[in-house]
Amino acid sequence: MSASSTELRRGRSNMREVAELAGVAMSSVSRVLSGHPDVSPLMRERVLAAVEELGYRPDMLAQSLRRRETMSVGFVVGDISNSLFAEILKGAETTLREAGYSMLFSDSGGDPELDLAHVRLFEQRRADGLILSLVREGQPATVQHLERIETPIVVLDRELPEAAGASRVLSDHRAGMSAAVRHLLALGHRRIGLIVGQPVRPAVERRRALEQVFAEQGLAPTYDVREGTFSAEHGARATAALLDAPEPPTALIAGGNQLMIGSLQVLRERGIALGRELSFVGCDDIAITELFQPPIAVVRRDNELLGRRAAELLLRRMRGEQEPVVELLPTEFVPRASCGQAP
Amino acid sequence: MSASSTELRRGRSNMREVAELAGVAMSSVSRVLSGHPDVSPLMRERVLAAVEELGYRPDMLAQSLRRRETMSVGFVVGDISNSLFAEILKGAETTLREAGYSMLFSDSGGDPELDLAHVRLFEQRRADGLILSLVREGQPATVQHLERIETPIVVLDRELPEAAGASRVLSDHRAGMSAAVRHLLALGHRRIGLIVGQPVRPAVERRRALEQVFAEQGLAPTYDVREGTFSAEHGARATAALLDAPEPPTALIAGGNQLMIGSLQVLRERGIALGRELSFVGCDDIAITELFQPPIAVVRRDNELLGRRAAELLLRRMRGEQEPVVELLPTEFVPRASCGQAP
DNA sequence: TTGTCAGCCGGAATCGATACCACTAGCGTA
DNA sequence: TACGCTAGTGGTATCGATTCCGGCTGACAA
Repeated sequence: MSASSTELRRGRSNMREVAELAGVAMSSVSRVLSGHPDVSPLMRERVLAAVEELGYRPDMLAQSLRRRETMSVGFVVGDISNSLFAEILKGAETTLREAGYSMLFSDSGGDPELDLAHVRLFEQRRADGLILSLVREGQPATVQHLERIETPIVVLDRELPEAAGASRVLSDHRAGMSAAVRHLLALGHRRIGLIVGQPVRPAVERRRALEQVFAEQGLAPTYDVREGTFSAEHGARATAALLDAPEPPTALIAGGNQLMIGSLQVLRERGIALGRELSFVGCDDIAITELFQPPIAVVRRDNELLGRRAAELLLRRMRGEQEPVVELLPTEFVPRASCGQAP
Repeated sequence: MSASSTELRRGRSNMREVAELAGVAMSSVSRVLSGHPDVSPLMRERVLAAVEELGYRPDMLAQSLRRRETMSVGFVVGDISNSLFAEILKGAETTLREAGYSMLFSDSGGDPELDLAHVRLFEQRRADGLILSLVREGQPATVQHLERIETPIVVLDRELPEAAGASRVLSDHRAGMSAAVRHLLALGHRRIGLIVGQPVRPAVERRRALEQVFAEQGLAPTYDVREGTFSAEHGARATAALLDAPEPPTALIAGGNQLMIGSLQVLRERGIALGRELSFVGCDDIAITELFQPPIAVVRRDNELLGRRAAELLLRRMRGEQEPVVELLPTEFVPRASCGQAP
């Protein structure tokens, strides 16, 4: 076929050129390519031959403008270098792509103001939907804006007022964390330190689980919660502070993978034997937990699944389903040797 | 101001509505908003007031169609859940966004055919540029296609024929790996096992460094290279195979973070004391290397920098610079206790 | 022979913004 | 007074597709 010679003539060809080559109207080309029923076999053949000859591929920009949908969704997270978000992104992107959507990605770099800026940007780009993991839940300007817009939204493990009308995919942090705390209590621990990041849903839920289990068992609140940023630095500082307290905890829970890394660095430096001198639980399984000596107990969840579910909920909304949905995904406590009998 | 009442009237307002409200022509609105010099102060004021009143924000889709540029770039990688790529993505996205570009992201899931599909998709979306980390360098259809298109391309640590005209950002794997090998040789190791993934540039360069250092020092090629996929499974299998060989290596190098994880799992299971019974070097630093007992020597590099550089090279190409550029970024060998005297 | 209807096709408006061209008003100059 | 020039403005074609509407053709029934 002489396709390539003609095809190389210019960068792209447009629908008019196809129509001219086939000797038909643009509307007919459009009908053939979009599978409209009012097309004769002869017409179909001629158009497809011209399309082949020119190597024509429709311009999605023009399609989007005319059809009023871009087949794209915006994805905003605070830090993609955190494997948690990378895995969620992977699940979401794969699912959306299989449904014909492309993903616009942006990283807010931990800056809550950028969350809003990126949402507005994706609106200007006419994204058909948004998947968001806000840096800060309470940011007033952001929340107000989300309540105002009509683009379908799915939020990832965050709280948001009903008024925003967003679907949500949540992890059941309470279940996993409660199991972890009960495990520690059963081992005789009473003074438990919990390190968490910014007060967004995961941190809030983890804290509540701790408080609730203590309350249920009629125990005095002899736990110590350290809130801060979601970083290795805070993990390290909080760990040091907890260990240096007058009555240091006998068990430590790090509420997030970055916090865990910082925490383990300090514990390593101080030469503390996990499981014997101090029990330790991490959150969000990463490679290190199994390979660490001793292996580290964790509350884990399936991040890629979280992304896939988010994409599925968004697809439903984009296909016209009105009601926002909330989906709760399980977490699981995995006991390992880092937890031992209280001293 | 009565902005909100009017603003909420409809989802979006377009330029015609702004023009009508201001009582001017659309072309004047366009001029004001795009900073054209032919605008009187009065005109500017009236238009901006109308824009404010309606909460107007231009539709980037229509702009892109007319201006013939989308201010977006496509980013294609094989597996975003690998922290290596996530960090590169972060660097690239941040740099591009600061320059006014949005990023279209897609994950090929290790399937070389999808690389090509995604490139074509982003062309249809009229991306102004592409950043690619191909799953397989030699894929003929993909390479041919890349040679044909005129969209600026930057490839991430991959080889590609000159004809593609792509800029490239490369890591100097040879430098770091050579240092690692020399370090092992100095410790008396002669039988060295190297585990690598698919034969793309990083794997090829790491292997060459090993061979070259042996040759330089006039040593017999008593190394053993195991090629496979870039996965923990291959890391584990190759490690087991190497250890079970008639003359097992006294030092092991894992050419990639996933491979390292699989390898360490096997070494842990077999209870092998790193640094004493077997020396070990990893590639691409991750949290685990410092926290492992003993800490693991690695060849490391700055992944986020790689992403930033890629974005910068792409920006230059998109701004009209014709010549493709190749940039080599340093790698560094970090000796740690996992390397010890040969038995 | 005429009317009806289904099938198929072309023409043109449209999506929302940009940019070129033509025009006007106002000013300076010969 | 007539003319040219410039700053500022409006009208309109255009980017590349979709879609509505109307018209043509041929088959079939009355």
